[in-house]
Amino acid sequence: MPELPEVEVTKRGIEKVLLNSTITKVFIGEKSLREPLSSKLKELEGAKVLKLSRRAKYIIISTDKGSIILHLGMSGHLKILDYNVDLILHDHFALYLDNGKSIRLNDPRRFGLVLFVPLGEDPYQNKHLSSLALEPFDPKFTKEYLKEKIKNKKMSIKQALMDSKVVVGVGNIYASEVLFLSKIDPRRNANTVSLDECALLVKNIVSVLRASIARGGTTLRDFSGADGKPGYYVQDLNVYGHEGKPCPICQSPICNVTLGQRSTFYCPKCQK
DNA sequence: AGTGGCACCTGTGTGC
DNA sequence: TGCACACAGGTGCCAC
Repeated sequence: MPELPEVEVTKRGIEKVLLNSTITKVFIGEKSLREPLSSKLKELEGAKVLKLSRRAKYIIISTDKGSIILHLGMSGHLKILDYNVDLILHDHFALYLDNGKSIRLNDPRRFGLVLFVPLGEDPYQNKHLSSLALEPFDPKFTKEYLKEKIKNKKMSIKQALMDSKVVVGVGNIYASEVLFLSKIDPRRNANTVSLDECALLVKNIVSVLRASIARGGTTLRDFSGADGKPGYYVQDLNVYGHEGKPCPICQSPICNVTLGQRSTFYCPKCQK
């Protein structure tokens, strides 16, 4: 479900309710996500939420008793509900707050992640975060940086853009969209992409992700922000999910090819 | 070292 | 209607 824009929209949504609140109760489901949920999360009862941040597709909730690292996987959502609303199927984690609200993590496929980071430990040093590449909105994310990262890569440029050691936050939807806007064939080996093309990619990664955040993300099946509102960027998608439909530029039918076991959409005429 | 393949899960849509 | 199968927004490990 979530790529960077959806995670950012979710983070902004729960931030309004979580910031400066006190956690009165922690619910920990029995089923394991990507990793089992630590019972130490219970230590956060009574903690005051000090800060929310996002790194790649991870949300970090910092409190005065430790931090939580959250990942939504493929099918995870965070929802804000009143304190007394019952848990439902696939709710695996919840924070109940002193302001009468609660945050629920619902994740049918259980590819998500909830980690407890003790006070004094830096969540950014966690193994899931420590080896991540630059954020796309980092000023250091430039054409020269991207070119350097991919110059020896034989994998397709599409897979390279989704590689979290190249740049973070670009998932399967936005990789196709960015390549379309950059007029680059997703099947090309990454090492054939020129510096000028890297400039286009950097520009379009930033603009597509920003635009999607502004639109509340992309709702394909069931994504919604923490407030329940869907994302409207789906209306702006040019190629993703558009197999057989006319290219918005040249009207050629959009193609779908599998790269790295993921569906990839492109215009065979516009993208070289 | 870099890369492709696959595993981790459940839900939904499609075609027979 | 029922069933089998393909596919879904991510990530990390494993064998080459």
